[in-house]
Amino acid sequence: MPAVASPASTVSQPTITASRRLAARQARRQQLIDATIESIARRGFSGTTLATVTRGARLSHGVVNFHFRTKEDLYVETLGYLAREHYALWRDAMLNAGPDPAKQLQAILEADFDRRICSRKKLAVWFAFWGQAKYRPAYLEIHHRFDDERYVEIYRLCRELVASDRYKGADAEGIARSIEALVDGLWLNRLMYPRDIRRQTARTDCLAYLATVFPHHFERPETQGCAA
Amino acid sequence: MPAVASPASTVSQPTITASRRLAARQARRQQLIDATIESIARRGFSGTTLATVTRGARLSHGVVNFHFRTKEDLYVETLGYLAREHYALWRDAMLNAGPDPAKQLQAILEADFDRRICSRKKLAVWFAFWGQAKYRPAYLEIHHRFDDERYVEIYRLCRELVASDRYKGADAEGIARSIEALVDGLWLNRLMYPRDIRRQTARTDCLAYLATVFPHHFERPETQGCAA
Amino acid sequence: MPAVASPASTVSQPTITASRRLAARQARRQQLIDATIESIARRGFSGTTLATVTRGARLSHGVVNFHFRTKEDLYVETLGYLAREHYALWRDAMLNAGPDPAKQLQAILEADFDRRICSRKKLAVWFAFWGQAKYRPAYLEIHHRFDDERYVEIYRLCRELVASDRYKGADAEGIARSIEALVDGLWLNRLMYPRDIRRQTARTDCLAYLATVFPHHFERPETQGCAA
Amino acid sequence: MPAVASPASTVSQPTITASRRLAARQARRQQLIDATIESIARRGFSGTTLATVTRGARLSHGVVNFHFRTKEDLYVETLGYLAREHYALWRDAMLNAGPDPAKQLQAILEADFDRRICSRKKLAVWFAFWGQAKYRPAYLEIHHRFDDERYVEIYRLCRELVASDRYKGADAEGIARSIEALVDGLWLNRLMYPRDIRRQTARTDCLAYLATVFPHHFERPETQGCAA
DNA sequence: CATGAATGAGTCTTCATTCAT
DNA sequence: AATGAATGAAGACTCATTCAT
Repeated sequence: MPAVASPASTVSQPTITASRRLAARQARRQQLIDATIESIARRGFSGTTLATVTRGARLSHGVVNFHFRTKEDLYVETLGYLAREHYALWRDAMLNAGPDPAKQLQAILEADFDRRICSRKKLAVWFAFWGQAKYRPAYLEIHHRFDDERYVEIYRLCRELVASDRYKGADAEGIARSIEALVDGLWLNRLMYPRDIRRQTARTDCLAYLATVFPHHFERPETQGCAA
Repeated sequence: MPAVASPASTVSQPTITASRRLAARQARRQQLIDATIESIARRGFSGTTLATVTRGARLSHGVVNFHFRTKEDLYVETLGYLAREHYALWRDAMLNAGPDPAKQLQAILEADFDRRICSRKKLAVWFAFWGQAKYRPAYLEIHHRFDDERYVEIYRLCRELVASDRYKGADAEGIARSIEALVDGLWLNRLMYPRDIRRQTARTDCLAYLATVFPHHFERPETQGCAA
Repeated sequence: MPAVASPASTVSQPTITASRRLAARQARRQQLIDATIESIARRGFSGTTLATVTRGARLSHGVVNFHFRTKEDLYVETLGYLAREHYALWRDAMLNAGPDPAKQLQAILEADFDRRICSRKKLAVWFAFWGQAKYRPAYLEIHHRFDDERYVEIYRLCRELVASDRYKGADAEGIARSIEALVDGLWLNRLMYPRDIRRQTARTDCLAYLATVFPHHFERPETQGCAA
Repeated sequence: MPAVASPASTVSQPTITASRRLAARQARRQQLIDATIESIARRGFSGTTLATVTRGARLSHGVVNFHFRTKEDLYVETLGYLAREHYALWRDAMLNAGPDPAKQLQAILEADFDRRICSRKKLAVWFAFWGQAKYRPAYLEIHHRFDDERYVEIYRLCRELVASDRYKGADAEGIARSIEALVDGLWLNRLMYPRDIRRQTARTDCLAYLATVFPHHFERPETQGCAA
């Protein structure tokens, strides 16, 4: 114990120890969240217990209720982590894409099919939470909060593209909705048929849709077969 | 009924009783399947127990294991029922749509947004099963079997439309995949945001997509706002 | 239904029908008892349910409670049947063995290793009931009743042999007890190690014991190896 | 407490705690095994449930599945405990009996009628397990393993006695088998008729048998009536 | 902070028994 | 007499949560 080893540091020590403690605490929490994702991905929601989580994290049984008041708390934070991770990714991509709305829109969608998001593991967890959302207000709230923000941006970009006056009568709202639905559907199909629908295929299908509705802004991607 | 026709009915009696029994048995099974759907819709997968099912059916808890070997069996048959119901609906619609591939395609998709399929209740159960499919081979098998058949038809129709030679370079396969993804995604969004996305809105979005990729065959539907 | 077919027999019919009914009833009961023995032999006491019994008897679920008030009743009657069967066998053998006590004693013991008694099937059921006897007064009572009668005879014969004055100081009571214990023990070992201890081996061991304690009345049997 | 005794105790602390934990764990397991024996003795196999066991141990019902994976596991370990207990007893007795085979043989058999083995309680459990053995390979395996070892020794001793050349034509194998059968049979009768057959009576009967087959090595015991 | 033993509510499943047909 | 559907009590097992160390 350093506290005992160096009596001279009595003043600054506590603060350092405290922050170090906090960091360790955070690490533990993240360790548990990661293990939760892993377990849900491998065993599904109903197959996941605190035991599978702690075993996966190589920690003792009791820690969970130490770091998280309840199992539900752990789940909520896990979902929050996933949501924030996705959010950060598409947000950054969008912000770094420059002023062109088409580029921004594409950046957002590319993020959706990023390796870190569109992996089977993450999708499995993602859908597991969706499947429960209806019965857990806490999950629903998280989904809503992040989805709303995303829809706002996509809708904005669609509107801007439509406003460029080359797409008469186009329904920006409907297109925004469809884009979101398409991404969700592609994710779902990728989860269910990972062999038939590779990540690149899904991405291509999505971009093909953009090229169809906004032909002046998006090029039709190379036809991407199932094996791509 | 021979029992009425001939005085020798003592022979045929057992048959009548047997068939009556069988009918009653079937009715009970369906009653339990309905209660299962109801319970999953209301409480989700993890909130559904045999107790909630039997309570919903106003039966004793022993019946389930009487009519279905196991809880899992009940679930499998419930999923099978849903899948067959959906299948029968779009199949009939397609067959009754005449020879025009566009009409057939539209008929299939209209069925997807039919009241009996696209209700919140059914969707909730549908997604509950999807969420579990990865961990239950039996569910997966059912999903695959019905999805495959549906994809075959949709792909066929897309191919026929593309072959009409007015859509150069169109990727029938990709379009078929996208249609399915779009439907799934619209369903999911309808489940999560039933207030924002009404059944008609989802249907319109879907038809709008068809009008975009096959403009010579489908008319752009009336723009349908969220409140529609 | 014959009762309907011949209206002339209205007088004598009832009696005949009644006795026929009784016979049929008895047959059903025996059918169930046989199935019970079969099931206990194959699955043990705890593996036997009314379902396994009725299935074995190719009868419907409900008959048991029709012919026997309760499951326990069926068991009691099954044990009674076994006990009576054994009793009849050794009793007949003894009575048919003539006046010589040695012959009578041997006859009793030969019956113990008769095919009909000392089969694995019967032994399994026999021990299953013994295992429960302590907790079911009804079983205990049956065991006691038949065992007592048997002990009385064996003890009598031992006494007569000892009284022949060629076995000074022999303890007839102890020998009688030992004979019974030996038979029970051989049965048990035969049940547990049917391959090592064949029926003939057990019989020989038993007779060898008689030849040891009553050498003037019993000849030492041919040494019978395990394979005999 | 070592923590007080030595300043370096911080290192050994975990080990001590661990070993203490292990001891406590073992104690709990034994507590449950004891309660299982108690319950089977009092209520029989079919009357014993995890509830009766835990109630007897004054523990909550969850513990069983905590310390033993399954009820069957608990049973297997209970049987193992009984078998080991018996084994240790006769083995020790034999090893401490000196070089004389007759003394060794007697020692083994005395152990069989020791208070700790031949109590009604233990016998009841013992036979309960025998009654199930045919249907539970795990039980059978334990019985076989320990029985074999015992038979090997008894057979060896019988052979040595026979080889002393004073028992011409004696069948060592048959005698060994009979000894085991006799013990089992005496146990069984003691279980069924505890009032008629006291422990000492059974012991005497057994020794009387030895005196009969090996008169040069064993003295005929005092005649021991039922009331002894 | 961490461990892991312990608790007890909750779930599925089995099965003897009842009962309408 | 017989069938088989239905009941509900009881049992084994799971697992989130608590708590002493």
